[in-house]
Amino acid sequence: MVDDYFGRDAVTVARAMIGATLLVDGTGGVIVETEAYSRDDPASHSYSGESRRNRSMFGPAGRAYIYRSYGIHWCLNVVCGAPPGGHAVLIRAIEPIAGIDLMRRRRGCEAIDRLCSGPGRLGQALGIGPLHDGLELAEAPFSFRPPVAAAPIIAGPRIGITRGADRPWRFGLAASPFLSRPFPAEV
DNA sequence: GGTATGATTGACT
DNA sequence: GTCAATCATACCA
Repeated sequence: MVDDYFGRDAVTVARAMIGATLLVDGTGGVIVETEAYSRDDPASHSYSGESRRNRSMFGPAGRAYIYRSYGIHWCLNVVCGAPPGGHAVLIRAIEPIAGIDLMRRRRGCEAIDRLCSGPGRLGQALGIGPLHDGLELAEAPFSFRPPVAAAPIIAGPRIGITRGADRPWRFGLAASPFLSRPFPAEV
């Protein structure tokens, strides 16, 4: 089940995760924005091979890869693809559904459309930290449920990268108010 | 050994 | 629009 879903290539998994439900210790909601990163992708942390930081990316699919962004934020990825690995999907935005009050306190923010809209904000709202690195999404404290029905998906270039910027590997739930930023097509 | 860069965000002009 | 916060990693000497 886990391999059938997360064992596919990063782009396929990134699209398939739009509309899925993700909870961490009972906080979270519906995934509305993702980005794909692959082993031979200049923008990927795995591009230069395995290191201390990215070792989770080279482990089994279906586990979390957590990294520190700009020395400040914790960002959540899901490892995917087949061995030897190096592929992952960055979760960039979630529509808050569960544990909203707790997420507001963690974020120090009232606006619901800024609670989990952005990889750093999402990590803070869900209480993500280095202890989650390498954990299975199918087991506590995580809870992952694939989409019930097919979601209308929009694609565009990934955000905040310089190399590999031409790959349209950012995916979102069309017209969602909870995207971290609008897609070029809907500006 | 030193230094520049980044899958970001929030505050400020 | 600009810029600081803050640190692991990459790259160069």
